[in-house]
Amino acid sequence: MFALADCNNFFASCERVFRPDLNGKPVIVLSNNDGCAVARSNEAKALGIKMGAPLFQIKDIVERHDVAVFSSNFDLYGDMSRRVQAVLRESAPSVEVYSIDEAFLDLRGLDIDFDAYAKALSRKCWKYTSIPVSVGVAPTKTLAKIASKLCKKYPKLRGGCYMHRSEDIEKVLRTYPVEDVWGIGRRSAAKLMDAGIRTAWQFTRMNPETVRSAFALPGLRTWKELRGEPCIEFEDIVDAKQSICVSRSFAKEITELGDLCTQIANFAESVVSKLRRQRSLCMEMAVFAFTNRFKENAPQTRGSSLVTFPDGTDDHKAFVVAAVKATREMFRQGYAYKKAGVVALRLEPSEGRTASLFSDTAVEDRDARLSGAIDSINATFGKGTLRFGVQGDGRIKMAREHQSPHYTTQWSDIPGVSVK
DNA sequence: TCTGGGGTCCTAGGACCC
DNA sequence: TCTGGGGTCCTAGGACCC
Repeated sequence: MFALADCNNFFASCERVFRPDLNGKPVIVLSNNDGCAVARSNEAKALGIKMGAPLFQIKDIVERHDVAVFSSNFDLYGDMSRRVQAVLRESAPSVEVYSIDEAFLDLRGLDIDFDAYAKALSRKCWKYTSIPVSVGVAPTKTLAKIASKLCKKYPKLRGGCYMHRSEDIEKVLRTYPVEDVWGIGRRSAAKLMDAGIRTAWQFTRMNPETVRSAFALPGLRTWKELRGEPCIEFEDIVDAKQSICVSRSFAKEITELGDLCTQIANFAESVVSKLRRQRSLCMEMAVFAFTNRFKENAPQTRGSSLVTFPDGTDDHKAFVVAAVKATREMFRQGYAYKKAGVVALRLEPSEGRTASLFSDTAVEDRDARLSGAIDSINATFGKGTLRFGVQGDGRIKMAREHQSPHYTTQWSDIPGVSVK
Protein backbone atom coordinates (compact mmCIF):
# COMPACT_ATOMS: atom_id res chain seq x y z
CA MET A 1 0.00 0.00 0.00
CA PHE A 2 0.93 3.60 -0.61
CA ALA A 3 -0.36 6.65 1.21
CA LEU A 4 -0.66 10.17 -0.03
CA ALA A 5 -0.67 12.90 2.60
CA ASP A 6 -2.00 16.09 1.07
CA CYS A 7 -2.35 19.37 2.96
CA ASN A 8 -5.76 20.91 2.40
CA ASN A 9 -5.72 24.35 0.72
CA PHE A 10 -2.13 24.54 1.94
CA PHE A 11 -1.14 28.22 1.64
CA ALA A 12 -4.52 29.37 2.93
CA SER A 13 -4.25 26.91 5.83
CA CYS A 14 -0.76 28.23 6.70
CA GLU A 15 -2.12 31.76 6.94
CA ARG A 16 -4.91 30.55 9.21
CA VAL A 17 -2.57 28.87 11.67
CA PHE A 18 -1.62 32.28 13.04
CA ARG A 19 -4.96 33.91 12.34
CA PRO A 20 -7.52 31.65 14.00
CA ASP A 21 -10.04 34.48 13.65
CA LEU A 22 -10.19 33.48 9.97
CA ASN A 23 -11.41 29.94 10.62
CA GLY A 24 -14.69 29.39 8.79
CA LYS A 25 -14.12 32.50 6.65
CA PRO A 26 -13.09 32.78 2.99
CA VAL A 27 -9.32 33.16 2.57
CA ILE A 28 -7.25 33.40 -0.61
CA VAL A 29 -3.50 33.59 -1.22
CA LEU A 30 -2.15 35.41 -4.28
CA SER A 31 0.69 34.64 -6.66
CA ASN A 32 3.73 36.92 -6.88
CA ASN A 33 2.97 40.58 -7.51
CA ASP A 34 -0.49 39.90 -6.09
CA GLY A 35 -1.57 38.64 -9.51
CA CYS A 36 -3.79 35.57 -9.24
CA ALA A 37 -5.49 33.50 -6.56
CA VAL A 38 -3.33 30.39 -6.15
CA ALA A 39 -4.83 29.01 -2.95
CA ARG A 40 -8.37 29.18 -1.62
CA SER A 41 -10.02 28.07 1.57
CA ASN A 42 -13.15 25.93 1.17
CA GLU A 43 -15.29 29.00 1.83
CA ALA A 44 -13.49 30.90 -0.95
CA LYS A 45 -13.99 27.98 -3.34
CA ALA A 46 -17.68 27.95 -2.46
CA LEU A 47 -17.88 31.61 -3.52
CA GLY A 48 -16.83 30.50 -7.01
CA ILE A 49 -13.27 31.84 -6.91
CA LYS A 50 -11.38 29.70 -9.41
CA MET A 51 -7.79 28.51 -9.18
CA GLY A 52 -5.57 31.03 -10.98
CA ALA A 53 -8.24 33.73 -11.23
CA PRO A 54 -6.66 37.19 -11.62
CA LEU A 55 -7.35 39.37 -8.59
CA PHE A 56 -8.80 42.21 -10.65
CA GLN A 57 -11.43 39.86 -12.06
CA ILE A 58 -12.64 38.71 -8.65
CA LYS A 59 -12.45 42.07 -6.90
CA ASP A 60 -16.24 42.21 -6.63
CA ILE A 61 -16.57 38.86 -4.87
CA VAL A 62 -13.67 39.70 -2.58
CA GLU A 63 -15.22 42.95 -1.46
CA ARG A 64 -18.79 41.73 -1.24
CA HIS A 65 -17.93 38.73 0.90
CA ASP A 66 -15.10 40.22 2.89
CA VAL A 67 -12.59 37.63 1.65
CA ALA A 68 -9.27 37.70 3.51
CA VAL A 69 -6.53 38.28 0.93
CA PHE A 70 -2.86 37.41 1.44
CA SER A 71 0.23 37.99 -0.70
CA SER A 72 2.35 34.87 -0.99
CA ASN A 73 4.71 34.27 1.95
CA PHE A 74 6.93 31.40 0.89
CA ASP A 75 9.18 31.62 3.95
CA LEU A 76 6.14 30.73 6.03
CA TYR A 77 4.83 27.99 3.71
CA GLY A 78 8.25 26.38 3.35
CA ASP A 79 8.67 26.27 7.11
CA MET A 80 5.19 24.86 7.74
CA SER A 81 5.85 22.29 5.03
CA ARG A 82 8.99 21.12 6.84
CA ARG A 83 6.99 20.73 10.04
CA VAL A 84 4.40 18.54 8.37
CA GLN A 85 7.17 16.48 6.75
CA ALA A 86 8.77 15.96 10.15
CA VAL A 87 5.51 14.46 11.47
CA LEU A 88 5.22 12.20 8.42
CA ARG A 89 8.78 10.96 8.77
CA GLU A 90 8.06 9.96 12.36
CA SER A 91 5.08 7.96 11.24
CA ALA A 92 6.16 6.08 8.12
CA PRO A 93 9.13 3.91 7.16
CA SER A 94 9.81 5.94 4.03
CA VAL A 95 8.63 9.32 2.74
CA GLU A 96 8.74 10.81 -0.76
CA VAL A 97 8.19 14.56 -0.64
CA TYR A 98 6.32 15.20 -3.84
CA SER A 99 5.65 18.92 -3.55
CA ILE A 100 5.45 21.65 -0.94
CA ASP A 101 2.09 20.30 0.25
CA GLU A 102 2.12 16.58 -0.63
CA ALA A 103 4.09 13.50 0.26
CA PHE A 104 3.78 9.83 -0.57
CA LEU A 105 4.44 7.24 2.14
CA ASP A 106 5.66 3.74 1.40
CA LEU A 107 3.60 1.32 3.48
CA ARG A 108 4.55 -1.82 1.61
CA GLY A 109 5.10 -4.80 3.85
CA LEU A 110 3.18 -3.34 6.78
CA ASP A 111 0.40 -5.42 8.29
CA ILE A 112 -1.72 -2.84 10.06
CA ASP A 113 -5.21 -1.35 10.07
CA PHE A 114 -4.63 1.15 7.27
CA ASP A 115 -7.86 3.02 7.81
CA ALA A 116 -7.06 3.66 11.46
CA TYR A 117 -3.50 4.54 10.49
CA ALA A 118 -4.64 7.14 7.95
CA LYS A 119 -7.04 8.79 10.35
CA ALA A 120 -4.48 8.79 13.17
CA LEU A 121 -1.84 10.35 10.93
CA SER A 122 -4.16 13.13 9.88
CA ARG A 123 -5.00 13.80 13.53
CA LYS A 124 -1.33 13.84 14.46
CA CYS A 125 -0.46 16.37 11.73
CA TRP A 126 -3.26 18.58 12.94
CA LYS A 127 -2.16 18.30 16.54
CA TYR A 128 1.48 19.23 15.86
CA THR A 129 1.15 21.74 13.02
CA SER A 130 -2.47 22.98 12.90
CA ILE A 131 -2.50 22.12 9.19
CA PRO A 132 -5.41 19.94 8.00
CA VAL A 133 -3.98 16.97 6.09
CA SER A 134 -5.87 14.37 4.02
CA VAL A 135 -4.35 10.90 4.04
CA GLY A 136 -5.41 8.44 1.34
CA VAL A 137 -4.18 4.83 1.33
CA ALA A 138 -4.48 2.54 -1.69
CA PRO A 139 -2.57 -0.08 -3.70
CA THR A 140 -1.16 2.47 -6.20
CA LYS A 141 -0.08 6.08 -6.02
CA THR A 142 -2.78 7.17 -8.45
CA LEU A 143 -5.48 5.51 -6.37
CA ALA A 144 -4.00 6.94 -3.16
CA LYS A 145 -4.39 10.38 -4.69
CA ILE A 146 -8.05 9.68 -5.29
CA ALA A 147 -8.49 8.34 -1.76
CA SER A 148 -7.04 11.54 -0.32
CA LYS A 149 -9.41 13.62 -2.45
CA LEU A 150 -12.29 11.66 -0.94
CA CYS A 151 -11.20 12.80 2.53
CA LYS A 152 -11.61 16.41 1.45
CA LYS A 153 -15.03 15.74 0.03
CA TYR A 154 -16.36 13.74 2.97
CA PRO A 155 -15.56 15.22 6.40
CA LYS A 156 -17.01 12.13 8.04
CA LEU A 157 -13.85 10.26 6.93
CA ARG A 158 -11.99 12.40 9.49
CA GLY A 159 -8.99 12.99 7.27
CA GLY A 160 -8.18 9.36 6.44
CA CYS A 161 -9.43 6.97 3.75
CA TYR A 162 -8.33 3.43 2.98
CA MET A 163 -9.50 2.26 -0.43
CA HIS A 164 -8.50 -1.25 -1.51
CA ARG A 165 -11.39 -3.67 -2.19
CA SER A 166 -12.10 -3.84 -5.90
CA GLU A 167 -15.83 -3.27 -5.38
CA ASP A 168 -15.08 -0.10 -3.37
CA ILE A 169 -12.64 1.15 -6.00
CA GLU A 170 -15.17 0.53 -8.75
CA LYS A 171 -17.85 2.39 -6.84
CA VAL A 172 -15.58 5.41 -6.41
CA LEU A 173 -14.23 5.42 -9.98
CA ARG A 174 -17.72 5.18 -11.45
CA THR A 175 -18.48 8.73 -10.30
CA TYR A 176 -14.93 10.13 -10.38
CA PRO A 177 -14.50 12.65 -13.24
CA VAL A 178 -11.73 11.46 -15.53
CA GLU A 179 -10.24 14.96 -15.76
CA ASP A 180 -9.54 14.87 -12.01
CA VAL A 181 -7.32 11.81 -12.28
CA TRP A 182 -3.62 12.40 -11.59
CA GLY A 183 -1.85 12.25 -14.96
CA ILE A 184 -4.86 13.27 -17.05
CA GLY A 185 -4.31 16.87 -18.06
CA ARG A 186 -6.43 19.30 -20.04
CA ARG A 187 -5.48 17.95 -23.45
CA SER A 188 -6.09 14.32 -22.65
CA ALA A 189 -9.33 15.16 -20.84
CA ALA A 190 -10.65 16.94 -23.94
CA LYS A 191 -9.74 13.95 -26.12
CA LEU A 192 -11.48 11.60 -23.70
CA MET A 193 -14.59 13.79 -23.66
CA ASP A 194 -14.73 13.58 -27.44
CA ALA A 195 -14.64 9.83 -27.15
CA GLY A 196 -17.46 9.91 -24.62
CA ILE A 197 -15.26 8.94 -21.68
CA ARG A 198 -16.32 10.96 -18.65
CA THR A 199 -15.45 8.92 -15.59
CA ALA A 200 -12.29 7.26 -14.36
CA TRP A 201 -14.18 3.96 -14.50
CA GLN A 202 -14.97 4.33 -18.20
CA PHE A 203 -11.29 5.07 -18.81
CA THR A 204 -10.26 1.83 -17.09
CA ARG A 205 -12.63 -0.08 -19.40
CA MET A 206 -10.85 1.16 -22.52
CA ASN A 207 -8.71 -1.11 -24.64
CA PRO A 208 -5.03 -0.76 -23.62
CA GLU A 209 -3.84 -0.52 -27.23
CA THR A 210 -6.25 2.36 -27.81
CA VAL A 211 -5.00 4.08 -24.65
CA ARG A 212 -1.40 3.51 -25.67
CA SER A 213 -1.84 4.96 -29.15
CA ALA A 214 -3.86 7.99 -28.01
CA PHE A 215 -2.02 8.87 -24.79
CA ALA A 216 1.34 7.13 -25.15
CA LEU A 217 3.16 5.49 -22.27
CA PRO A 218 2.24 7.95 -19.52
CA GLY A 219 -1.44 7.42 -20.37
CA LEU A 220 -1.06 3.67 -20.26
CA ARG A 221 0.64 3.92 -16.89
CA THR A 222 -2.26 5.88 -15.47
CA TRP A 223 -4.66 3.31 -16.94
CA LYS A 224 -2.81 0.47 -15.19
CA GLU A 225 -2.52 2.34 -11.91
CA LEU A 226 -6.27 2.93 -11.84
CA ARG A 227 -6.72 -0.81 -12.34
CA GLY A 228 -4.59 -1.45 -9.27
CA GLU A 229 -1.28 -2.28 -10.93
CA PRO A 230 1.51 -0.09 -9.48
CA CYS A 231 3.60 1.47 -12.26
CA ILE A 232 4.88 4.68 -10.71
CA GLU A 233 8.02 4.21 -8.69
CA PHE A 234 8.33 5.29 -5.09
CA GLU A 235 11.25 7.74 -5.02
CA ASP A 236 12.41 8.58 -1.54
CA ILE A 237 15.85 9.72 -2.68
CA VAL A 238 15.79 13.19 -4.19
CA ASP A 239 17.92 13.51 -7.27
CA ALA A 240 19.79 16.70 -8.01
CA LYS A 241 17.76 18.93 -10.29
CA GLN A 242 18.57 18.85 -13.98
CA SER A 243 17.82 22.53 -14.43
CA ILE A 244 17.36 25.47 -12.10
CA CYS A 245 15.30 28.47 -13.10
CA VAL A 246 14.54 31.76 -11.37
CA SER A 247 12.15 34.08 -13.16
CA ARG A 248 9.69 36.79 -12.25
CA SER A 249 7.12 39.08 -13.73
CA PHE A 250 7.78 42.71 -12.91
CA ALA A 251 5.18 44.75 -11.08
CA LYS A 252 6.13 47.65 -13.34
CA GLU A 253 7.49 47.03 -16.81
CA ILE A 254 11.19 47.67 -17.43
CA THR A 255 12.40 49.81 -20.34
CA GLU A 256 15.97 50.63 -19.30
CA LEU A 257 18.91 48.27 -19.79
CA GLY A 258 20.40 49.13 -16.41
CA ASP A 259 17.21 48.20 -14.55
CA LEU A 260 16.94 44.94 -16.43
CA CYS A 261 20.58 44.10 -15.62
CA THR A 262 19.92 44.69 -11.92
CA GLN A 263 16.94 42.33 -11.89
CA ILE A 264 18.67 39.66 -13.92
CA ALA A 265 21.81 39.88 -11.77
CA ASN A 266 19.59 39.07 -8.78
CA PHE A 267 17.97 36.14 -10.60
CA ALA A 268 21.42 34.84 -11.54
CA GLU A 269 22.69 35.14 -7.97
CA SER A 270 19.66 33.23 -6.76
CA VAL A 271 20.23 30.49 -9.37
CA VAL A 272 23.92 30.09 -8.55
CA SER A 273 23.15 29.86 -4.82
CA LYS A 274 20.69 27.03 -5.47
CA LEU A 275 23.19 25.42 -7.81
CA ARG A 276 25.85 25.41 -5.10
CA ARG A 277 23.46 24.06 -2.48
CA GLN A 278 22.88 20.97 -4.56
CA ARG A 279 26.59 20.77 -5.45
CA SER A 280 26.25 21.05 -9.19
CA LEU A 281 28.23 22.70 -11.94
CA CYS A 282 26.43 24.55 -14.70
CA MET A 283 27.60 23.95 -18.25
CA GLU A 284 25.09 26.26 -19.92
CA MET A 285 23.05 29.28 -18.89
CA ALA A 286 20.06 30.83 -20.60
CA VAL A 287 18.87 34.37 -19.95
CA PHE A 288 15.49 35.46 -21.27
CA ALA A 289 13.13 38.44 -21.16
CA PHE A 290 9.86 39.28 -22.81
CA THR A 291 7.17 41.93 -23.08
CA ASN A 292 3.62 41.79 -21.75
CA ARG A 293 1.66 39.35 -23.91
CA PHE A 294 -1.62 40.66 -22.51
CA LYS A 295 -1.04 44.11 -23.99
CA GLU A 296 -2.06 43.47 -27.55
CA ASN A 297 -1.34 46.98 -28.75
CA ALA A 298 2.15 47.24 -27.32
CA PRO A 299 5.14 46.13 -29.43
CA GLN A 300 6.07 42.57 -28.49
CA THR A 301 9.44 40.94 -28.27
CA ARG A 302 11.03 37.96 -26.59
CA GLY A 303 14.77 37.66 -26.37
CA SER A 304 17.02 34.99 -25.05
CA SER A 305 20.73 34.51 -24.89
CA LEU A 306 22.69 31.33 -24.30
CA VAL A 307 26.06 31.18 -22.54
CA THR A 308 28.18 28.05 -22.32
CA PHE A 309 30.75 27.30 -19.64
CA PRO A 310 32.95 24.65 -21.26
CA ASP A 311 34.50 23.64 -17.92
CA GLY A 312 31.31 24.18 -15.97
CA THR A 313 30.95 26.77 -13.23
CA ASP A 314 29.45 27.23 -9.79
CA ASP A 315 31.15 30.57 -9.23
CA HIS A 316 29.00 33.45 -7.97
CA LYS A 317 30.96 36.09 -9.82
CA ALA A 318 31.38 34.24 -13.11
CA PHE A 319 27.69 33.44 -13.18
CA VAL A 320 26.43 36.94 -12.40
CA VAL A 321 28.90 38.58 -14.78
CA ALA A 322 27.92 36.23 -17.61
CA ALA A 323 24.21 36.87 -16.99
CA VAL A 324 24.69 40.64 -17.16
CA LYS A 325 26.73 40.35 -20.35
CA ALA A 326 24.05 38.14 -21.90
CA THR A 327 21.41 40.70 -20.93
CA ARG A 328 23.29 43.46 -22.71
CA GLU A 329 23.45 41.34 -25.87
CA MET A 330 19.79 40.47 -25.73
CA PHE A 331 18.29 43.82 -24.72
CA ARG A 332 16.42 45.87 -27.31
CA GLN A 333 15.67 49.52 -26.77
CA GLY A 334 12.05 50.61 -27.14
CA TYR A 335 10.36 47.62 -25.54
CA ALA A 336 8.69 47.34 -22.17
CA TYR A 337 9.85 44.09 -20.57
CA LYS A 338 7.35 42.39 -18.31
CA LYS A 339 9.10 39.18 -17.35
CA ALA A 340 12.63 37.84 -17.30
CA GLY A 341 14.58 34.92 -15.94
CA VAL A 342 17.80 32.97 -15.70
CA VAL A 343 18.07 29.21 -16.22
CA ALA A 344 21.00 26.95 -15.43
CA LEU A 345 21.02 23.97 -17.80
CA ARG A 346 23.12 20.85 -18.33
CA LEU A 347 24.04 20.45 -14.69
CA GLU A 348 26.73 18.05 -13.57
CA PRO A 349 27.90 17.00 -10.12
CA SER A 350 30.66 19.29 -8.86
CA GLU A 351 32.34 16.35 -7.10
CA GLY A 352 35.26 15.06 -9.10
CA ARG A 353 35.32 17.88 -11.57
CA THR A 354 38.18 17.77 -14.02
CA ALA A 355 40.42 20.80 -14.04
CA SER A 356 40.97 22.41 -17.39
CA LEU A 357 44.44 22.04 -18.87
CA PHE A 358 44.67 25.79 -19.37
CA SER A 359 43.13 27.11 -16.17
CA ASP A 360 45.06 29.21 -13.70
CA THR A 361 44.73 27.31 -10.43
CA ALA A 362 45.79 30.27 -8.30
CA VAL A 363 42.95 32.40 -9.67
CA GLU A 364 40.51 29.49 -9.38
CA ASP A 365 41.38 28.93 -5.74
CA ARG A 366 40.88 32.59 -4.98
CA ASP A 367 37.49 32.67 -6.71
CA ALA A 368 36.41 29.47 -4.99
CA ARG A 369 37.22 30.99 -1.60
CA LEU A 370 35.26 34.12 -2.49
CA SER A 371 32.24 32.06 -3.48
CA GLY A 372 32.49 30.06 -0.27
CA ALA A 373 32.64 33.28 1.76
CA ILE A 374 29.54 34.64 0.03
CA ASP A 375 27.68 31.41 0.85
CA SER A 376 28.57 31.38 4.50
CA ILE A 377 28.04 35.08 5.16
CA ASN A 378 24.64 35.00 3.47
CA ALA A 379 23.71 31.79 5.27
CA THR A 380 24.45 33.42 8.61
CA PHE A 381 23.20 36.96 8.08
CA GLY A 382 20.54 36.47 5.42
CA LYS A 383 20.26 36.35 1.66
CA GLY A 384 21.80 39.36 -0.09
CA THR A 385 23.95 40.49 2.84
CA LEU A 386 27.07 40.18 0.67
CA ARG A 387 26.33 40.86 -2.99
CA PHE A 388 27.62 42.43 -6.20
CA GLY A 389 27.11 46.11 -6.93
CA VAL A 390 25.13 45.34 -10.05
CA GLN A 391 22.48 43.67 -7.87
CA GLY A 392 21.42 47.01 -6.40
CA ASP A 393 19.78 46.47 -3.01
CA GLY A 394 19.86 42.73 -3.66
CA ARG A 395 16.13 42.26 -3.50
CA ILE A 396 13.86 41.09 -6.27
CA LYS A 397 11.17 43.73 -6.38
CA MET A 398 7.61 42.53 -6.11
CA ALA A 399 4.25 44.01 -5.24
CA ARG A 400 3.12 42.44 -1.98
CA GLU A 401 0.40 44.50 -0.47
CA HIS A 402 -1.10 41.86 1.77
CA GLN A 403 1.86 39.99 3.15
CA SER A 404 1.57 38.33 6.55
CA PRO A 405 4.46 38.32 9.06
CA HIS A 406 7.23 35.71 8.92
CA TYR A 407 5.78 34.17 12.06
CA THR A 408 8.17 31.25 12.25
CA THR A 409 11.35 32.40 10.50
CA GLN A 410 12.12 35.93 11.76
CA TRP A 411 12.76 36.87 15.36
CA SER A 412 10.95 40.16 14.99
CA ASP A 413 7.80 38.45 13.68
CA ILE A 414 7.38 35.67 16.22
CA PRO A 415 3.94 35.96 17.81
CA GLY A 416 3.85 36.88 21.47
CA VAL A 417 1.65 35.28 24.08
CA SER A 418 0.59 37.14 27.17
CA VAL A 419 -0.26 35.19 30.29
CA LYS A 420 -2.48 36.67 32.94
C1' DT B 1 -4.54 49.68 -14.24
C1' DC B 2 -4.39 44.59 -12.89
C1' DT B 3 -3.02 38.14 -15.61
C1' DG B 4 2.53 33.11 -11.17
C1' DG B 5 6.70 30.21 -10.95
C1' DG B 6 9.35 25.96 -11.21
C1' DG B 7 9.91 21.59 -12.64
C1' DT B 8 9.95 16.45 -15.21
C1' DC B 9 9.22 13.07 -18.74
C1' DC B 10 8.18 11.54 -23.34
C1' DT B 11 8.08 11.58 -28.36
C1' DA B 12 8.84 12.76 -33.06
C1' DG B 13 11.86 14.08 -36.26
C1' DG B 14 16.29 15.64 -37.96
C1' DA B 15 21.18 14.81 -38.43
C1' DC B 16 24.43 11.76 -38.54
C1' DC B 17 26.89 7.12 -38.75
C1' DC B 18 28.17 2.70 -41.44
C1' DT C 1 10.13 2.28 -64.24
C1' DC C 2 13.51 1.74 -60.50
C1' DT C 3 16.09 5.01 -55.33
C1' DG C 4 18.66 0.29 -48.72
C1' DG C 5 18.58 -0.78 -44.00
C1' DG C 6 19.61 -0.20 -39.40
C1' DG C 7 21.09 2.33 -35.85
C1' DT C 8 22.30 6.42 -32.26
C1' DC C 9 22.13 10.94 -30.52
C1' DC C 10 20.20 15.35 -29.92
C1' DT C 11 16.65 18.82 -29.67
C1' DA C 12 12.29 21.12 -29.65
C1' DG C 13 7.95 20.96 -28.26
C1' DG C 14 4.08 18.90 -25.96
C1' DA C 15 1.91 17.33 -21.89
C1' DC C 16 1.80 16.94 -17.38
C1' DC C 17 2.52 18.06 -12.26
C1' DC C 18 2.23 21.27 -8.02
